This record gives sequence, structure tokens and C-alpha cells, in this order.
Amino acid sequence: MPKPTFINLKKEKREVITSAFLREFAVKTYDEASITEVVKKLGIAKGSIYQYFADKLDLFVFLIGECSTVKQKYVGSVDRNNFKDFWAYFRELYTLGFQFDAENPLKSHFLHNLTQNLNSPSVKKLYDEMLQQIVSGFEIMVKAEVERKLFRDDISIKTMAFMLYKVGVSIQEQLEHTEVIIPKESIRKNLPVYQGKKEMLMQTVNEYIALVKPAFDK
Amino acid sequence: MPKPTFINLKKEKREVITSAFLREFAVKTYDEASITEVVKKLGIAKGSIYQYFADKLDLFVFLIGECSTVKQKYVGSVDRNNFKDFWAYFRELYTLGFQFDAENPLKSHFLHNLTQNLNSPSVKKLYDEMLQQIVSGFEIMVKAEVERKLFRDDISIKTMAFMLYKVGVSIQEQLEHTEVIIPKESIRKNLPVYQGKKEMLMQTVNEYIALVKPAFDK
DNA sequence: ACCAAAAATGACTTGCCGGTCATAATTTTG
DNA sequence: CAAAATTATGACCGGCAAGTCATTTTTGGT
Repeated sequence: MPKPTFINLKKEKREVITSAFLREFAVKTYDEASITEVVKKLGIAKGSIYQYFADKLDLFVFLIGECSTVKQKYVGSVDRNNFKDFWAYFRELYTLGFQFDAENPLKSHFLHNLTQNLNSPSVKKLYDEMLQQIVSGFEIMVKAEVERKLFRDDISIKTMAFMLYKVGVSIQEQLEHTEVIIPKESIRKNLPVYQGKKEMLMQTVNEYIALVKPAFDK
Repeated sequence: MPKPTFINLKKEKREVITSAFLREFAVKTYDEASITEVVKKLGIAKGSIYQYFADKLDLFVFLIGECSTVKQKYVGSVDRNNFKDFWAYFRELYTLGFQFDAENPLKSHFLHNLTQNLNSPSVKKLYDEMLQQIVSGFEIMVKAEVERKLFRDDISIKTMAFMLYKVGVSIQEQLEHTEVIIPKESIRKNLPVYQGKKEMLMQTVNEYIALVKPAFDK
């Protein structure tokens, strides 16, 4: 948690600082990200940061929270019950994700880089915790589908959940691997991750759905 | 490439040094791995390492080569044509991988940690190259299956190859996530990664095959 | 205008690492 | 056995980062 000093800051200053760090962590690994450099760019003293946050990790966790909250406002609203099957729901999550990206480029970039970020040894614990949570989330979804008799029941829920999680990761990674998206460049130009790539994104999502649907459906 | 000085070393010394570094890189990230620490444990001067290798990366690449060569002796012998379908072949690769692990614990641990290792910013280039190569390898395999009319032809080969690669990664990651294997512990005890876990490994492999088979098969 | 509380500062500490190189020890050779 | 070639050494350099804290500056209430 940020210290009171940070909370008391004027909204504008708080946002300038937050943005600067979002940008840094969006481009670098946790361990690579340098507070020293960011404060230089901001033109404030390094000591100030330590009046705002207990340490680097505290700052990082704060940033995760900020971005997750906002993204949740987008994807959190969608209800599985309004879709004919899981895949329509899954697709909708990406549509909303795209919207989030367009309207919150910096936060989107930060979240995009989070996977990379969490590979830093110093945040291994945090990574494990989050992975645990995410997989649990997928387990709940998978379980629900199995109960609806829409997903297979001959594969353990753990495995299906893990695989589904990996599908999500793979979509993003393949888009990067094939250079459909080039986050490092787009962030430099202050553009969203998927700027003008909605077609390609949804096409890839659809192809992945087409591919893995037979693996999950009963 | 190692310098001649290293090549000229007595086999035994060379192996002691190699092992020590395999162990270090098997447990840590590339950036975390400390030459300073390893030489301390080895009781040799740090300067010596730089008589053997150009730099840290040179050493690391050498280790990758050593391990890949040996593993290749196992999995390289298996021929797809001797199996009724891709999945029997895929399964056999894991059986041989298990054998490699049992007979070369340290090298196996090193290769297991390679994915983690390659996440280090300093070796991003190497990572991208290797990923490119690996995915290409999978593309060739997938293409062959499509030509045999055994795999679907309505999904791009790139996507299928990427997904297949991810399946392999996922198997390993899930085994770690569910603590079926605990590399950090087993290496400390000088045990192979899959010591006494062949059943669990093959069971997971089989479950993953059962899961994704319908996604790939025509 | 004054003063106490809050905020900002930046020089400094500690820590670690990769890599260098002149020198010393050892081995090979003839 | 002596000279030449090879190998080993470790103090030292440059770099950079997180985090600290005594001190100064700013703010806001009276």
C-alpha cells in the first residue's frame, strides 16, 4: 500500500508519477525497471518515492492494483449467462479487452508486460500467488461448463483450466512472436497495444477458438 | 565457443567446471547466475573462467550446446514413421526424455530451467532465436501431419505449431505448478527431475494428449 | 506574518556483478 | 635442467541499483 503521503498528493501529481512508473514497468522487467531513472525523468528526488511507497515491490503491487481495477470495469461486467456457449463469452472478453486497451493504452501496456515482469526472480512469490489465483479462476469457469455438460468430463478440471489459461497466454505471445503487435514500439508512440489491429486480434482469437474448441467441448 | 585453453584442459577438470556451472544455471536465471559464486565454490580464480570463455554468454551457450547434444542422442533416434500417429510419437519423445533425465540429471535440470533462464533481459536475442527455431521445428512436424491428412487443414500451420509447442511447455509447467516435480529440491539432492515420477509424468502427458488430440486431428 | 506539520531533497551507504590484466605458477619441450 | 609456452591468479575497475536520512523547503492554518 502507498503511504499516506502519496494518497495526500494532488491528483495530478499522483497521476504523473503513476504514469511514469507504468511506462517503465511496461517496457522493462521488474528487476530491470529502475526507480533511479524514472525519478530522473520526472525531475523529482529519489527520496520522495520512498516517502510514497515502502519499497519497489510496494510500488509495483500498487500499479498492478490500479490497472486491474480499471480492466475489471470492462471485463467484469460481462456475464457468461448471456452467451450461448463458453466460446462466445471468451470472445467477448477479448472484445472488451480491446476496448480497455484503446481507452487505457498505458495501463494496457503495463498489463501486457506483466507476464514478462513477473518472471523476475525478485517477484517469484508474487508470481506464484497470482498464477494460483488465475488458474483457480479458470477452474471455476471450467467446472461450471462441465456441470452444464458443455465441456468434457473425462479430463481433470485442473488440466483443462491450466490449458485454457495457456491458450490465453499463447494468443498474446503468438501475436507478439509474429509481430502483429509490437508493444515496445507502440508504447513509444503512445499508442495502444492493438491500435488498428482489432481485425487481426479477433481473427487470431477466432482461430484459437476454432482450434481448441474440439479439445474442450463435450 | 570456449577458448582453446578450456578445450586443452584435462577432461576431469573440464567436467568439474562444466558441472558447477550447469548447477548454477539450473537453479538461477541467467542474470542471477553468478560466476563469482561458482568460482568460489570451485576454488579457482575468476580470471580463469575468462581464459576459458569469452564472456558469460559464451559460457552459457556452451552449456546449452553440451546438454542439447546429449539429449539429442536420446530423442533424435526416434523416427515418426515407426508410429501409427503423431501422438504415439509425441508420447515416445517423453519416454526418451524421461530416460535422458534419469541418466543425465544435471543436464536435464539445466534444460528444464532453460525457459526460466532465457527470460533474462540480457539473453532476449538468444531467446528469440531459439524460439524461432523451435517453432519452425514444430511447423515442419505439423505440416507433415497435415500432408498425411492426419491433422486439420482449416487452421494455419503457424497457429497449430505454436499451440503444440505451448502444450509441451504446459506439461512441464503444470507438473511444477502442482508440485509433482520440485526441481529446486531434487537438484539439491542430486536427483533427476522426474525421479520416481514416471507414472505421473506419463499420466499427465497422456491426459494432455487426450485433451488436445481432438483439436489437431482431422 | 508566523510557525508547526507535511513534503521534498540528494548525497551517501551498501551491495553485487562482469570483466581485465600484469604477474606468478606450472607444464611442456628440446 | 633451462627456456619457452601455457595456464592460473586475484586485486582492481567501472557500473548501477535500492534504499536511507539529516536537512531544507513548502504548505496551510491562525
